[in-house]
Amino acid sequence: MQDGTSQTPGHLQETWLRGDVFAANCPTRQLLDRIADKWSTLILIVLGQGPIRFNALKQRVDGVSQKMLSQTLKSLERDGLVSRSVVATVPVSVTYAVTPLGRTLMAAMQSMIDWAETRMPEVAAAQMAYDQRSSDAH
Amino acid sequence: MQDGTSQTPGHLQETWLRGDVFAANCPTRQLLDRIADKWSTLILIVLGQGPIRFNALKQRVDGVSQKMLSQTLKSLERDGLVSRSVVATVPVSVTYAVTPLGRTLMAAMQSMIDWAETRMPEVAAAQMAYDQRSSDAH
DNA sequence: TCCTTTGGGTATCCAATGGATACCAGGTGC
DNA sequence: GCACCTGGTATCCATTGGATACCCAAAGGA
Repeated sequence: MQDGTSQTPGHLQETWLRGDVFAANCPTRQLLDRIADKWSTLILIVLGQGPIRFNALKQRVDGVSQKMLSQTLKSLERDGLVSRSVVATVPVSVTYAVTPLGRTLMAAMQSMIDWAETRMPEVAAAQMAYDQRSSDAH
Repeated sequence: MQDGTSQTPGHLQETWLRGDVFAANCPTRQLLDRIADKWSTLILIVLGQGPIRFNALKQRVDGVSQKMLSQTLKSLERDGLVSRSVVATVPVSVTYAVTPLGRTLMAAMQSMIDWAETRMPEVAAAQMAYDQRSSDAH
């Protein structure tokens, strides 16, 4: 049983580099802990269109609250995926942009976006079938 | 009307935004609403290694509670990504497996897993630099 | 006989998270 | 003075997630 709770020698590192996701310290899991939430990915995608200011971003990400937008941007900035620049205009304006590192992540996310665009109808169909079976059983 | 697209290079828009990602009904967003949580992806990756029973799965996904495992599996099954089969053994055993549709999603997720394995050190470094700057500012 | 163990869950309770709303700074125009 | 702009915080409350206890039904042991 591999558990990752013992002191981690080199050979265990190789274990999680091979993609064992059950351990809390594997890289995939660390990534998911940061961006697997409701808003991070959406914000990154919108930012991928080009630099944008706080309130414009808020309008484009439908349904995000100011609190979550602010919080998520701060987290993305801390992770080096997004940059924040304050412009000393009349009312101060703040512009957000994707960093080069953030762009490499977006490239990796692209295949999932493609998947969503081609396969989501199948998911919706599966869901309806499941709900049908449930109501039948009941 | 504020317009972030005025600064947007057109080729980037076509690359990243085929649907309206900011609108609540776009396919990417629907996908994220289903699997962008703490456990779905991890569970899928472990299931990708082969069919597995409930308690074994619980042991492999480090830190998941029985409640969330049960709930997340139910959701993945409803979405047609995971199948559940009950075997009438002495204490009933239940086996979970990835469906063909689920496998196509996992293929699309692979590039993000690869990204995590190569780039997470840069994220960790960015984080330390950010925290350093914060404590300096303070 | 009663007690415990097993797998695969629910039921319940409480802490943490997220969303809605109000408020703030501080400079501008009316 | 008063309202309004941007880019946020502060506060409050509903929903979510985690820990724990419990459930069922059959087997095995004392």
